[in-house]
Amino acid sequence: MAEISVSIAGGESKQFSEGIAAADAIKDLVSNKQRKKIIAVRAEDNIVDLTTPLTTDVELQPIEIGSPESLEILRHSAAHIMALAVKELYGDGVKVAIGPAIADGFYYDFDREKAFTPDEFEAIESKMAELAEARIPFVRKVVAKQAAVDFFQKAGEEYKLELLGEIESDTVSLYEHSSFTDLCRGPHIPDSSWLKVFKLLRVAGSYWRGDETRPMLTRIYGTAFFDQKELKKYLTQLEEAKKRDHRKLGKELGLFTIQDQIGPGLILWQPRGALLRKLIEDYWKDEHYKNGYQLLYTPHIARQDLWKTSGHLDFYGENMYSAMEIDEVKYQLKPMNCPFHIGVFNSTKHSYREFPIRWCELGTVYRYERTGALHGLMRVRGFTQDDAHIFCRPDQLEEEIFNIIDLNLHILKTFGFDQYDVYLSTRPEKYVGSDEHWELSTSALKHALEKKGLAYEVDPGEGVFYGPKIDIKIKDQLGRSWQCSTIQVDFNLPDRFEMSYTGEDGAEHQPIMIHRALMGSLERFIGVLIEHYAGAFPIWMAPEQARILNITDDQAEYCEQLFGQLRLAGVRIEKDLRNEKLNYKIREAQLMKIPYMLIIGDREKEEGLVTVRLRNGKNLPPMRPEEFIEHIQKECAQGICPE
RNA sequence: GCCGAUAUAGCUCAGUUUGGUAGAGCGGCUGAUUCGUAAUCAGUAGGUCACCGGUUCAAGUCCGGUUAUCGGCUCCA
Repeated sequence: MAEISVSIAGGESKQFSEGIAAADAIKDLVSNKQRKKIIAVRAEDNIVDLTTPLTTDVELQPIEIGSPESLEILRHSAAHIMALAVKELYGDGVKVAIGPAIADGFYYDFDREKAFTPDEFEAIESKMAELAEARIPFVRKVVAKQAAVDFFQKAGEEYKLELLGEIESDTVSLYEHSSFTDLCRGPHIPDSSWLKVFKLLRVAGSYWRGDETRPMLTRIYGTAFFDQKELKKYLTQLEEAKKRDHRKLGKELGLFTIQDQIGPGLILWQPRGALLRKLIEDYWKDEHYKNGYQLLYTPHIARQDLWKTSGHLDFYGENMYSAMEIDEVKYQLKPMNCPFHIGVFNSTKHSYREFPIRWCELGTVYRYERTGALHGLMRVRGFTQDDAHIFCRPDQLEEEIFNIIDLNLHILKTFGFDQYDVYLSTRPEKYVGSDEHWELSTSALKHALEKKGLAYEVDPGEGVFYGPKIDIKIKDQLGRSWQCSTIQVDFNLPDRFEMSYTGEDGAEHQPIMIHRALMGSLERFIGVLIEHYAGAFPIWMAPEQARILNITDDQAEYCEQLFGQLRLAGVRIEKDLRNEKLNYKIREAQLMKIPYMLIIGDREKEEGLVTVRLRNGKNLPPMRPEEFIEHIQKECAQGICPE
């Protein structure tokens, strides 16, 4: 038999007989200690099983426990073992669909008459543990496609058959574990005993192949790790995310409420939430004024004809609230602000000298969202966009986009977001406008991003029908992504509404329009802020910045005087002068995540001082009220301009 | 919209399996207590058990429907 030469990532190579399993070659190439950590190998850019026979000279890169690849392999294998467990427990009543590894774990989709419930987790988990202990090998078999078709046909696994039908190559790989054989590319763990730490997390419905016209399957989600500690850490993280849930915090901190009586997806802002929102809106308006924007206010409804002209009724009518008839004319709630801004534009004649025109509005829009999509503040039916429309000449486009990006990143940074992913979406298959326009605006977006030095990904064909766009997805404290900012170039609406300006040449020209939203929806953005800060907002945003706590009634008068002084100085201060113990008041203020507690006892009263307790439990040295005002003002200024 | 789960006092939850007219803690109110860095004590009020219908002598509990919420899927101009 021929000899092949095998080496480990840059190390010395050794000779083996052709066809030796990767695992056996590794035995001779690495220490025993290292070998026990190797779960698979990378050979010529492909990760393969340890059982793979080696047939040519090759350099192997071990995939060791702890690497992201190793986790993916483990979880993918866990999905298979779960499917085996389910098959063994419930037999032929269950058909298998797909079971991949995902970011934090794995899932498997099953088709069973009755959906799975979490009550069944325990049985499935213990079956999985039993199978893991049994050291069931993952046996890879490469067979002719037709053989696989025959096999799954016999087994009645219609979903696998459908997948097979789409595979182009003549051969496919199957993995056999005990009584269960799955169509799978692999790679996998060598045997089930590698699966020691796992947990099933939840069940959910899921359409076959994500297509809502296809059957609804039941999906079981789980996760797996190599180390018990890692699982524990992950579960703690889930707990942490639960604690930060904006719906829970929104209730606890008295920010907002959603009530059946009012309607689903409609937000009632409570006083604290309303104040938080006012602070954000004020900041937003100030920042826009500084950047050459003018503020507009527009109505919530308009004649239906407007939405016909704009094209909204044709393209998105299903998501608009239905019409109401007033004096025999149909009106509809606005799903977007743009036609109104165009209305303002068209109310007067324009010259090329006026451009760029930058108009912004915190515009409240209503969109019909399907019931299953609603989610706290994140997905609602009535929300306020931080909208703006910039009208400009072609020669101004690039600079305007650059300015928008600049303002965008500045505002995001002020809110504490400096991690984001940027996407440039280009022309989709169905589009309006000339190639020349698309070329101009796509390159303007691209140049602006490059000039700003931003790394971005191109999403080919993901642009809006009327123009290309830039999307910015911010990352929160827990590393989750949220799509907020969007910048879109539009030639469609200027055309539909026959917008024009008089050029230098005395002729009429059509302006270019840029739509943009930075925070996106105020509701959603505040939802993200709540989770990002876990409700402990920076001083400049905190609805209640400080609370005065007296120790006994003896200091009440001094507290009232302090309260007045701080209010006048612009501090958002409240007072808790109830006849309660100091501990009780501190606890309450702490739970409300109030940045400063001003503790006032006889000592402070005598000397005219305040003792400041921070929400992290530490104290500032006692200071005069004026010093505290200065301190808080300084901190606010720093918070608003982080650079 | 689809699959599954859930809905009891302002909040967090018990009671539902085995039908017999509702319970705790927190919060509210009243009183006592005047206290120095995360819950003082006592008393008291508060519920058409989401809504509509059915079964039953009797329904928070069983059955059907509706609505909303939650976990996902789909969707998000």
